[in-house]
Amino acid sequence: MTITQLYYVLAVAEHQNFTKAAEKCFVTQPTLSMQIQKLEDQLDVQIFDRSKKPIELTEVGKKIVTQARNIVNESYRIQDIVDQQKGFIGGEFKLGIIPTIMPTLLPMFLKTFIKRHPKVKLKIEELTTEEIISRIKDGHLDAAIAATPLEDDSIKERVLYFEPFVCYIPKNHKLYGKQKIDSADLEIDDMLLLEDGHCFRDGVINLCKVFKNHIDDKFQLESGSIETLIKLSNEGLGMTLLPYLHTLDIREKEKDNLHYFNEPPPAREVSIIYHKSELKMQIIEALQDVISGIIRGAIAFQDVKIISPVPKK
Amino acid sequence: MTITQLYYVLAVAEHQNFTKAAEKCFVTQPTLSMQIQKLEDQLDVQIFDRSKKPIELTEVGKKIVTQARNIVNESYRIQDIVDQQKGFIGGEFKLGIIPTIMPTLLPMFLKTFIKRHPKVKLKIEELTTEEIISRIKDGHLDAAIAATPLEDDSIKERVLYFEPFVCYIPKNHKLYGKQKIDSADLEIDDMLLLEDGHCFRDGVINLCKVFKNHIDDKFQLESGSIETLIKLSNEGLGMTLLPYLHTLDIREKEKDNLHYFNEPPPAREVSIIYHKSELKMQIIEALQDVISGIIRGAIAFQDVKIISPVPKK
DNA sequence: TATTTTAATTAGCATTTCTTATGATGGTTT
DNA sequence: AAACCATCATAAGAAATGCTAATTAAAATA
Repeated sequence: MTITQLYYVLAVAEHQNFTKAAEKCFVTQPTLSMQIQKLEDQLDVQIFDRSKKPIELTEVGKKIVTQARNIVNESYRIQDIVDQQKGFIGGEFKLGIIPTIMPTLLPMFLKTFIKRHPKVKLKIEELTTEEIISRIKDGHLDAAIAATPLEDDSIKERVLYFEPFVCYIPKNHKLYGKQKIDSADLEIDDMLLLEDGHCFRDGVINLCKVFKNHIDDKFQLESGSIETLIKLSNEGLGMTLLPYLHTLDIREKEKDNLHYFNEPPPAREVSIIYHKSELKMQIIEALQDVISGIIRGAIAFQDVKIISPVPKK
Repeated sequence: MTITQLYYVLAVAEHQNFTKAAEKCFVTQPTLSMQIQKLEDQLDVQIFDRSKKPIELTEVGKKIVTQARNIVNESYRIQDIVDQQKGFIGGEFKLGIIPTIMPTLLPMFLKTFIKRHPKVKLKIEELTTEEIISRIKDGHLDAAIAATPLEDDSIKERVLYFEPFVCYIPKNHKLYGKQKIDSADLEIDDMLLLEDGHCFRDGVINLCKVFKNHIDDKFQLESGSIETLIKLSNEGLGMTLLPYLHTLDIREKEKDNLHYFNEPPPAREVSIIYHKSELKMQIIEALQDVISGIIRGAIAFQDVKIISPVPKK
């Protein structure tokens, strides 16, 4: 049994197809066929059920794949140990970011980061929290930036900053006259929300829920981007909430529409999250350092009230 | 990087000698030299400091060895998964047993076990608890039978039975007249003890300690075997305590010297212990089944008072 | 039935791993 | 200090392993 064989098994299990898996492994299809057969012979057990189309894992196969993933990941850690020892920060690093953080945070830290750590090949992807969690677990992401806490046992979190919510209230809205908004003033029914799947949506719902026991699930207007929310709001379709960083690059004439909360403002906790196995921890720490450093200058709130980003049951 | 290379690194790290390690791996010494060099080249780091005699691990080397042990052990688990799936119970199994359990328990279950599981190649070794713990941790033992609880995070325990202590009191002893002994009657100073390193000794000391706050560390007579303890006691050198199973094959004329404790009698907890990684769990469970089944007929005590086998501080 | 998709097989080449033989180094003995 | 021993590295060839290209086989699709 070799690590390579286990790696091939993982590839076939993932793509359910020898040919595609072979491409991903940069070898030909017969190589995979032969190596996997060899492993199956050695263990004297079928890992794949080749009678099914597309190919399927057998029952033992599933267990073997889980263990193989373990072994392959642990083997990567040896290079990790060496890098750590040498203080080397480099290599490919796959980072996920949720949509409501991506456009504001990424431009703030990216330049600084690649300047400070030129050997790191960052591959950044915009993903929902749900996608992020599953990809961190299966090793397709090294880390991600998301709203926390997630309360997932296999994922660790390091808080980067707290980002307060800010009200965006159009002129015709009944709350427009109020200088400082209180959480109790919020009414979920005339709040513009992001579409389902965004954790910022869930955060806003949680914030309102605190003061209302039930909510009508009849939101008429939902959007995929915060930019659109602002425009819809300008059209007089309701108020909305914005993450603080989004308010920094808002147009001058719209700034009047920003209304801040009474202290302590509700806020989301933004963290860098990663698998509990702590692979590539040097790079994660490097990211944390850069982002925390940059944010210190941008957000200066003392006390906040953290709103959970996950739907309550 | 291959599992074989990691295995070679482990062998050299253990034996601190390429030649000896090569023998254990059933390859020649140049094979080890080359493969380990290759790995070192690939990682671009020295794992061994070859200038030292005997050879030593570098700082990174130590970390790599720890991780390599992980990976190699986890790779064994794949065969384990297959065996488990097939219900196959076989292969080499290294079992440690502490000296005060070995002579009485082993004859009781060995025949039954090898009859029921003929494909298991049992390798049994008599070892102290301390040796057992370190060998389970480094993978040289698959499991062991010892007195518990040990309170060691990386070792799991499954209780096999509780074995009461029985007093062995020679005719001239002041307690000889008493039919039922109470723990409070015991005096550490005229108790014959096993020599240092036996956990049964520590158990007896703990039992006495409960009723005396300090003990004089001036035991005159100490022996390496329970058989000898009995003989010394017969010579009038003091009383002693025996584990219950040892009293079953005592000579007829010496049976009068056995005095039982008031209920609940002090007892030691005997468990099968194994690494938390649960490798070869089928065989461990098979052992547990056989031993528990056999013991059910031999020990029938309701309530006991468990005495810790580890020295108190 | 013909076509397409996909995995297995075969044969040959390239690479890797291993062994035997030998060299180098450092410490120990006489 | 010379000879010796222990121990690891190196070199060269043999065995094995892993890979590719070309082909076959089998099943799904049209």
